Amino acid sequence: MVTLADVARMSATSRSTASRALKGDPRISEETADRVRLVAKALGYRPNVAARTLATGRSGIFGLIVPSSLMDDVYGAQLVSAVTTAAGEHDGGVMLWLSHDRPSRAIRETVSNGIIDGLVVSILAQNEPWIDELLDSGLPCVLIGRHSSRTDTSYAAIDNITATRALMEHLRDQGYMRVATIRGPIGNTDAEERHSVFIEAMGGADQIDANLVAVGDFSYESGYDAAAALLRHGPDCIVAGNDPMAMGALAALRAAGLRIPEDIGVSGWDDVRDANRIDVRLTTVHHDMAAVGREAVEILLKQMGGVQGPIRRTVPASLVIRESTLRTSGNEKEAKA
Amino acid sequence: MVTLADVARMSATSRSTASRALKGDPRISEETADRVRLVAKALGYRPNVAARTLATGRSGIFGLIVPSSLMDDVYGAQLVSAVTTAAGEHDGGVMLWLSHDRPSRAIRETVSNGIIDGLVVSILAQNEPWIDELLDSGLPCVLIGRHSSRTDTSYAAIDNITATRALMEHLRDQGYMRVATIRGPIGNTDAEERHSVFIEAMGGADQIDANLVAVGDFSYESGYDAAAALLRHGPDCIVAGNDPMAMGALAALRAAGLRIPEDIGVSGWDDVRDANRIDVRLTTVHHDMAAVGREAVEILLKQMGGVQGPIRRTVPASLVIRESTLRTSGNEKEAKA
DNA sequence: CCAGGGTGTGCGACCGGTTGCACAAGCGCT
DNA sequence: AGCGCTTGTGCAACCGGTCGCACACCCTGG
Repeated sequence: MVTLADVARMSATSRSTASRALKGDPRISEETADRVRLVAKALGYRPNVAARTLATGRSGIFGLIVPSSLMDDVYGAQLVSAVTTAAGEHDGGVMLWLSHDRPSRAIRETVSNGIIDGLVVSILAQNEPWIDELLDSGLPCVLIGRHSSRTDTSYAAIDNITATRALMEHLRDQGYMRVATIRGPIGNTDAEERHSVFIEAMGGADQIDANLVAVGDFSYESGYDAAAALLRHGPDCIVAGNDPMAMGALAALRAAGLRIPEDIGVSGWDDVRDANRIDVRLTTVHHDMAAVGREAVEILLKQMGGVQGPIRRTVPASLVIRESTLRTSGNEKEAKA
Repeated sequence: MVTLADVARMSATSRSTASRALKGDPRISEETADRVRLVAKALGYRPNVAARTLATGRSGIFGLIVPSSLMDDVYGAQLVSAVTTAAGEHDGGVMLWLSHDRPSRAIRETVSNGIIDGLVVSILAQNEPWIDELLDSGLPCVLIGRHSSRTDTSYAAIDNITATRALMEHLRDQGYMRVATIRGPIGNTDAEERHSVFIEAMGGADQIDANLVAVGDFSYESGYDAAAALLRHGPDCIVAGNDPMAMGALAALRAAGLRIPEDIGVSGWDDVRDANRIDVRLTTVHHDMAAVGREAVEILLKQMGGVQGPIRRTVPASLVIRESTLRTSGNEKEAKA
């Protein structure tokens, strides 16, 4: 391995001068700097990250914790991809951990081992106890989504409210009268926020037929089961908390012999790629995962730069109207939320 | 941050003794070791990875390079998940890079920066030029799949041959006579291997109607387009090189008003979750991605342990027969390849 | 001719671990 | 008492960078 000492020797300077020359310290003369850079390139010098990290306390590596269950779906891949890409744009690397039901020992140990500059955390339900440990560790942390009941947490989240309002409005326009919902899991902020808009649009909690509210766990299967159960109460539309549940619901409705959207409408959330690939294309809400990743990384960089207090960013989402709720007209149209 | 020096001071020993005590060096007396461990735990001591890496040359971190296009599908998520989990089982962390069309500068630099103990590389086509640079870097490397024309590379691959033979046999049993294929991209080893079995099963290259062979790029869209084109030549079955292409083909066939599997059969490869979720459940080949990840990590560990020469592992895959090719009987059955 | 200031470079400590080697203490033996 | 061996511990160097500070040199002005 070529070290800084090698570069210094070959360019007849000291390690300190070589170091400064390579990072563009203005105190080094043009002539010397050029010489050092030339030698470094010729030798194929690559700074050793471990050594630099030890010396500066900065590694340029971010941690990313993702619930392992998310990795069973495209959503997880998109999230990982978004954060990795965003980090790369700032010359940062990403270390990945999957969180199973409980925080593995590995997460705790490695997270607080000094190699990580900051941490992006995605969690399914708020207030998972191990989160507090991370947030209190002093390491810059940013959550994906508005999770956590704590007021001192930073997050990069999707705006669930605005687009869901647009969605409910669209359903009303389509003349759906008995709208049911398969909401996401209790405690998950995205699920709660989307559901709160559902309640609001239905005229308040006391106006809602409890039989038209089912709780799923964001999985296809839970959507299927919930839809099958909801059918007994005769809804003419089902608002699902995400796309996989909507697709599960579609399958259940088809199995029951219902036509979509004539007999019953269905909507999803997230606009995963498959939502546009099934036989009845799904009305859903699109959001820009890459933007969320970028915001998360930027928040971390700000925090590392010394910004105090929580930093919070919300990225917009937009309603995408497709066949599955369009009974008045066959044309697809898209509306921005 | 609690350092080893703190632990040593509090337990009235030296840094060296504390270090040895914590890693179970037998030369340290039971009494001292216990005392050090107690203090370390009380103080919440966590060894600094950067410092240890610098001293030992081992970081316990593996690199994982995945084509960014894979991250658009579940396949990428599963791969990342498999490798990360496998690494975690050996107390290793994983750093992730996405490779776009060409190797980003970041990959090259960070890969050879000394923080990575070894590298798992997934590539779409063999002989991408930047691969050689990695393979020759001296860093332990393992490829996912039998890619690369070089004979000195290690890999963890799926056995494409055996299961594809079983698939072709099954199709013959079902009485399909004009079997077409949508193969994966030229140069991709999985695609080539699966296609070679197709050719073999059809009785050799000279027996094949060139009109019944289409080339896709593993994407849903390419499957749709290819199937639409193939239809003009009247196939009664389409063998797709992976599941997304099979699902795209299904969509095209439905759009053409064909019944599946009565009018035309369709098979996929990979058994992604969605293959079992569409209205016509897909005959496909299942393989254990987690096993591939485990093999890859074990190969790296062996190489790090000093084993010379390429290490190669192949994990089995099994045929899963579902509705999309079952025209003789409505029952699903599964056959091991 | 010398004080004062600016410019460019290098010494050496430091980050937090690991490890070769020297050494001290305790023991049994002759 | 003296020798050699075992056992346990600590000094100090080292990994490869970064950076505070001292210093050498040159130029300028009084």
